[in-house]
Amino acid sequence: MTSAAHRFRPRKDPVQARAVETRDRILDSAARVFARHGYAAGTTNRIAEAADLSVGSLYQYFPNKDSILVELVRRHLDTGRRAVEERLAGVAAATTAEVLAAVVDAMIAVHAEDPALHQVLFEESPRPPELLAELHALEDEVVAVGAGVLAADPTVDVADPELAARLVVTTIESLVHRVVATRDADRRVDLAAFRHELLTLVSRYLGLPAPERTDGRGRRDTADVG
Amino acid sequence: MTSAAHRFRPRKDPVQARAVETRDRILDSAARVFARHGYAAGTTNRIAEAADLSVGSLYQYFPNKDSILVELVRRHLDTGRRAVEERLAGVAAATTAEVLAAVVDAMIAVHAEDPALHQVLFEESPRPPELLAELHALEDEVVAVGAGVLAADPTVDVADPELAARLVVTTIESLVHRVVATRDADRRVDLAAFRHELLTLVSRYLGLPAPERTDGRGRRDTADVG
Amino acid sequence: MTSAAHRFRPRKDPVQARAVETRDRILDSAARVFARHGYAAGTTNRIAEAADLSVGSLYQYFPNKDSILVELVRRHLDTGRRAVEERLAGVAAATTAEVLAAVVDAMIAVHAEDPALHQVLFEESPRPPELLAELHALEDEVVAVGAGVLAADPTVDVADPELAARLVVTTIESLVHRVVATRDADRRVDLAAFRHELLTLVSRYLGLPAPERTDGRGRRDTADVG
Amino acid sequence: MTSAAHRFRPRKDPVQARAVETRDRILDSAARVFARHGYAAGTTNRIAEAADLSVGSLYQYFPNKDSILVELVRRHLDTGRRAVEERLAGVAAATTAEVLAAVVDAMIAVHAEDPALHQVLFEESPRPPELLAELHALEDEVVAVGAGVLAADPTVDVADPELAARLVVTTIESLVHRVVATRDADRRVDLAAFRHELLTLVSRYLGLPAPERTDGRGRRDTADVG
DNA sequence: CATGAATGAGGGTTCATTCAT
DNA sequence: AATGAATGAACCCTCATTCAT
Repeated sequence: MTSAAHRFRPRKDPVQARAVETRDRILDSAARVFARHGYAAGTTNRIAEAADLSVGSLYQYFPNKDSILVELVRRHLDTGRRAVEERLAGVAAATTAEVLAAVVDAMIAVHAEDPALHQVLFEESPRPPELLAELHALEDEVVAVGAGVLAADPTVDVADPELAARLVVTTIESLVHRVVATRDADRRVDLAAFRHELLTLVSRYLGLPAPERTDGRGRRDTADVG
Repeated sequence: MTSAAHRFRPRKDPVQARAVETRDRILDSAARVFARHGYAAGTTNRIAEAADLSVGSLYQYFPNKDSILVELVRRHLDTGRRAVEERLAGVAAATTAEVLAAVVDAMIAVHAEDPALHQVLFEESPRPPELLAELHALEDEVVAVGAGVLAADPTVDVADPELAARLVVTTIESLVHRVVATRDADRRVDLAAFRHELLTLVSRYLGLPAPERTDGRGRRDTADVG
Repeated sequence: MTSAAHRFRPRKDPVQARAVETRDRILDSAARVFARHGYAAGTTNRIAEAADLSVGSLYQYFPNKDSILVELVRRHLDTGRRAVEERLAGVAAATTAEVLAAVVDAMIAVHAEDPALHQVLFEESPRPPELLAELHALEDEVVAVGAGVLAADPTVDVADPELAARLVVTTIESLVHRVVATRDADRRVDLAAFRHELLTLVSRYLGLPAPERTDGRGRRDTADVG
Repeated sequence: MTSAAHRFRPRKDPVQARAVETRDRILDSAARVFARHGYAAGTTNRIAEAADLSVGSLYQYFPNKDSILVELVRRHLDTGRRAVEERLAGVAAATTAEVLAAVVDAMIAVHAEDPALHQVLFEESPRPPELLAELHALEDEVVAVGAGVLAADPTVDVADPELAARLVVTTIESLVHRVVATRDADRRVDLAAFRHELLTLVSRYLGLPAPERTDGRGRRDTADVG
């Protein structure tokens, strides 16, 4: 794999609606194929077939197999970003707890939709340097925002807001990937319970009160005493 | 890939010291090659070459490429288990905090040694069903032990010890993999700081006091007030 | 070798003339390569090269090496069947002698064309169960027809028409293979003489008069007396 | 495969009894292995293992795999020759019928013992030129003897004793191979019946009376009328 | 632009044969 | 002599990518 910078730019600027639609169809098919077969066994021919297209045409929209993967990841990232923004859109000045809940909910929602695909995307695919750079940039961006939130919140109890933010972000991402975005059905857990525990985990880490359960179940002491 | 049970058993029971040494050399080389090239590009010829051996010889010790991976994972698991046991060996009746510290330290130590390899092992390799079963069995075992520890400790504040144990185990494993066992050097962080934050994370989740820092740096409030 | 039923089916149904032509070219090349090198040494790369094609293309038409062999045998069988039918087509009610002559002539004609190939096909190739079943079915079919002919002919002198038919069929097939379909040029004999002797052999076995020679040479007694 | 004449001569002249015994053990094992696995899959390692020997030792007795096959064929030929001689030993002046019976019985006996092996030996193995030459020489020798027998017998009715002898020899050999020396159990027939029909076939071909059945079953007309 | 047949480097694996011990 | 680990050429087959139509 060469790392020439242009390698992952789509081959054409699809101004025409038809071309856009075809690109999308290819990406959707690739998502299905990767989810079912994994990256290595998700051949370009299979993807083209799933998109009801010839391989030749596929290569008119994407210069190589990797570029399809990259585009899929970008979409995933965009979707995640939008999911968070949507959840925070209504709130004027979000509290730390609200931000946490929004992020966790968004992450779970985004990954619950196609767990197998996200496992392929983030665990078993070769990630070209360009993509990694994008990934890191996004993470840094999120961490920076998060650090700001933490620093501005006096009820948060952390020594180093930047480090804490990074750990919170990483924790959420890792656990969601690990628990939600997995191919093995028997490792998935009840999402409501997982959401609650994950929020509890990061809240308590930050010195914030744990979220209340919506289903009436609680902790030993809080349930009994509080 | 067939799932015949014998598919991953080493081809010969190496009783002679020379054979044992060769097997180890192959595994070490495979570790290096996989770490550098990933699983798919880590060809058996490359592995053999790295082991200063012919492919033919390699296949006298392992029936196929997968079996090398499986053996590598088994070794990793054993190493991890031993690492935990060692750290707990001296302590008569370990507290929850001591157990957590032992597990976290062991996990970090084990993964810090060859981060790239562990990423390959756990993120980008095809895991045959047999191996997954082993992995899950080990995790369940650890979770069961952990749940016992939590249930026996009255200072621990959790609603469901089993669920909490599972989340703690998963958190430690995920974050260590994510932060320590990664190919990208620039995503690795200061291990001492990471250790402290990870312990803080799980301790606070369980309602336990956060561990003290050994380097004099502390949290805002504890440093100032406590 | 698995015995999955689809293993030997050609990969695509070649409707387009070009594809049909390519398939045929592959089969012809395979025939040549097998005939020259034998089955084991007749590699797919060699076949592809002989067909002026890449291996990859070859594998677009046949799923594996065995399937090429199987198809070659099927063609041979079809050719043989047609060769017999052609020779019997003109005759309204064929006598036993006419049937025998038709079968012998057809068999000799079919095998004389590419003796080396037929030796490979029937003597030194691994024959998958599916193929054997086809072979036996065809033989049984032929034997059944033959038994009918024998039973209906009062001049035929056999105790068990079925057994006799089977022996006649086997004899013709074996001797033709042995004498005609052989790689060793120096073991081949004059075909006209062979034809005459083979017909004499089976005719006399059935209690029928031996065929007359067309070249004036005859047996001791018939030449002198008859 | 080179065709240097010495390629198939055993590597040592085994004057010592131990060495002779080892050679025999190797050949016996090779026979078993070839019979079970075929020639291609009958690896030298498997043969050595079956002989309870190391590969290295095997190669002290045979210069290569082919030479094992060749020796196996030679033994088979010797066995066949001896089998015929034994059956003719008691008879002072054998009639043609007696010779035929002796040959047929010997051939059937020799091949009935290990059908699968003989199929491998004569149908699916690469036969080096040297071996073919030996085979042909033996056949010629047998044909010559047979032609002498036929020529000397006034009751035999053939135009060309040499040609007739060759066809008789070939017929017996082919049919015995085809019917007796085959791996497919379901193609084997009742040997007594086969013997009778084969003798009938060649006897009638030669103008001799068919042999009498020992089991009381006979032909339609001869049984009823004659 | 679309098609899909064609390409061919490269992968995992086998096995006849050698050679250090 | 015997051993069996080691060798490596060669096999079958896959799949990302190209290009003639």
